[in-house]
Amino acid sequence: MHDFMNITKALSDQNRVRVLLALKGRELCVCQIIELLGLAPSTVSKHMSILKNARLVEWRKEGLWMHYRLPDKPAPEIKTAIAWICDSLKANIAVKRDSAQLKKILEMDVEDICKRQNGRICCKTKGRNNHEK
Amino acid sequence: MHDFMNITKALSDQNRVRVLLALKGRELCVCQIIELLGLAPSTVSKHMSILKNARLVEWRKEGLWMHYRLPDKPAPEIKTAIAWICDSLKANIAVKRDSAQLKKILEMDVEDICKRQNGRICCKTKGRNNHEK
DNA sequence: CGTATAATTCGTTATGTGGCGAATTAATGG
DNA sequence: CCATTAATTCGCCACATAACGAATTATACG
Repeated sequence: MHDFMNITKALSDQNRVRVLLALKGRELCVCQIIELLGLAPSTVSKHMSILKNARLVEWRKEGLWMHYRLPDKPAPEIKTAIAWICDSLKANIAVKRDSAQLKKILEMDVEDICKRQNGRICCKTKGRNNHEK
Repeated sequence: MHDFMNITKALSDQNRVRVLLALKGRELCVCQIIELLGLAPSTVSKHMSILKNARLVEWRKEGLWMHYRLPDKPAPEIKTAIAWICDSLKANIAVKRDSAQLKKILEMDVEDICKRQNGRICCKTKGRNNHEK
């Protein structure tokens, strides 16, 4: 029961569901997920660890980059869960917006995304300049 | 997206999942659910309202009793969700314990259950002892 | 080595959620 | 009407969770 509740709790957050949908059919680097969600890197990292813990995603480290993907050989309850999400939300307008944005993100150079995020452009911290020394 | 998240949030609590499993194939009165979960009536009522809100259960009022059941004609995402839960947890030991307890509850007279609960036997409140006799 | 950088972990804060008992509502039966 | 009773709503508390920035870790490269 505990393992199953780990899955349902992981699915109870909208941003985590968005991540799973974005991972459908492709692998994504953390910085791409950050870009898509518009959240702080630390927040996204936490979300990914919850998805990992529920075994809803697998991961692969390549140099400095961490890539996440849907499980290659998911357990039945995982497979069903992912199919359920995709099917239930395939017509959703917000999900379509994410798809469109993801398309743009995939066209960008990953290094550029990281650079932009490093310059604090990632989140909604619009005008703020940086730390005075 | 909001409607779907209502479903996933409803499923993210273990007690609500237990209720859905208990409702498989039968209708239950609130007092029977209270008896099964061993929670305060107000808590169970809140859980049921969350399940109602997510359209994971339907209800029927009969006199003083409120009966809950799984939807007769569930929307696809509801149907899939319920099937997913049942399938994923059918072998679970805690779920089997619930099944066994539910069998006993169904053999009892509903009025007796209410009477017992009225006498504060249901939860772990101050006076008398609870169902774990 | 040290620096740069992608990601994670840590510490904090605000909000959400599950739990209870008390009060209230709704229905039945004097 | 009033009393009884099943269920819900309300008010409150404890704890979980999502968010952030700062600090840390891990890896690549001078």
